[in-house]
Amino acid sequence: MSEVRRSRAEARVHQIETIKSTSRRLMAKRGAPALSLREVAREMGLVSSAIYRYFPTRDDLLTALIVDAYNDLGASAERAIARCADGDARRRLHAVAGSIRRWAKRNPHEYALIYGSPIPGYDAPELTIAAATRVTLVLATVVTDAWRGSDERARAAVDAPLPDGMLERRGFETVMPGVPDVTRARAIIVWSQIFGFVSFELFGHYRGSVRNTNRYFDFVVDEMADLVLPTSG
Amino acid sequence: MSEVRRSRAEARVHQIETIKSTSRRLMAKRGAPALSLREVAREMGLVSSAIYRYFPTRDDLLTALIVDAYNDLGASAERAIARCADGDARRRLHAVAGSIRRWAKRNPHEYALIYGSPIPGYDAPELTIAAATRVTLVLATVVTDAWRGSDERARAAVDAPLPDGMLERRGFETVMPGVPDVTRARAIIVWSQIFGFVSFELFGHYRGSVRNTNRYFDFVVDEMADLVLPTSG
DNA sequence: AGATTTGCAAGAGCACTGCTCTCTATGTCG
DNA sequence: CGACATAGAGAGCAGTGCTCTTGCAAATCT
Repeated sequence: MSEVRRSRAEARVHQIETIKSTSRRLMAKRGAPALSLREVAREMGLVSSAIYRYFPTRDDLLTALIVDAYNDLGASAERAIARCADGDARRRLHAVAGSIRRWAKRNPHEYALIYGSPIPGYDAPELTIAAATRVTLVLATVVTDAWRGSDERARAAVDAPLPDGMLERRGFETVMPGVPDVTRARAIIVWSQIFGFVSFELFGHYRGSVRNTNRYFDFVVDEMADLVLPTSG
Repeated sequence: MSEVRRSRAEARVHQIETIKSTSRRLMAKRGAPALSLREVAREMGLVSSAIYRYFPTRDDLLTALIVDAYNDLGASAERAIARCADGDARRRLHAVAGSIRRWAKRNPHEYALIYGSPIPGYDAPELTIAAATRVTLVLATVVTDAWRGSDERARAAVDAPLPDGMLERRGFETVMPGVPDVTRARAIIVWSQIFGFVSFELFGHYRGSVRNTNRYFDFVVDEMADLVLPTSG
């Protein structure tokens, strides 16, 4: 408890940070729905109304936590891919997928906050969307890198016309340049599959069918690799 | 408001049904987290404490709604598969997957209740698990039927050893008899993929990447069919 | 048929929630 | 220094889940 002398602006960002970290700590115990502004205030030795100086509404606090969670997950995935920059594509996919899963198991309530049911009547502001993109960009990068410099035969093997207007064109070519259209569409399958898996595992839907989730996850990621990586790559 | 003369037992089941349907109506407006026992009571012209005669706790009411939702979804899938009993496997998979997706879009809050973030600290009782199994059984049936009487070549094409103890053995052979091990494992992928898709669509994660979700869903289900149906079946 | 047990609803009340308002002490800046 | 802006305190409002007591009516038993 070092009572550091601080300017008003510094003190403000410090309080905001304290509120968020306290919230995270409480959320880790009983989840986001049970997060209470009054309890956060109490924990900080503050009166409840003081919190409203920093977050005008409970939803605003949750939004801040959501953005942080997305960024934390994104950063974690970025670190994972950076760690095996020169590995082969399959290994890189395993690394990224594994890092997502591990982050989720380490922060189950934060995962539920961003990939579980959204708060009804709550529309994610642009800020959160940008943060949410980070982790998907990492996945896209793995696929794109795998196809860079692949031979024509591999490309022709998956080349097929896609239903018109199925995917968003804008920005897709810049995100995954040189990747066949079908593979782009399949990359979205991989993306949903990873998060579908993690959600099912975390939310208990695999009980009764999957016994060793670690092994099954490896199996799934391998299947996904077969789906989006160039053959004999 | 027909004031029907009823025995005590009849009146009880009637009240329980009224509470549940009122809850569903309110839940459809603002979602499960906003569901309030007092509001349900008010809506029924009851005093709040009266509800506790029927549901000792808010969680018990939610549990009942969860079970009903699972059963409703399961019944909907069962009807879909019954409607195309003699169709080919791919069409049947599309029918079942489509019925799941349509149910979810028709009952988004109920979907969120059962496939979104679970209520923290809430352990699904056995009752819910049994109800949850119904829809997955329908999916398993589609795959099993497709492999019934398939030729040896198709079977050999996917036959490969599975990591030891990956899947739950108990009951798996009885649920999907005659289906190759790898295909069984892949069937779980299909299952998670369908629900991963629906969750992503409903919870807004496809915004920015998928434009026409109808077409993309068809594409995804086709890919899933390729994964678990015997070739040239 | 009469006495007794059981079930249901009402109402008051407790501890909690998000949020608003007013008031005061204290930094910040012209 | 003086004017202003800001952080926190404290009271208060309407809402929540849940408990407890009380009165009444229906079902059950003798």
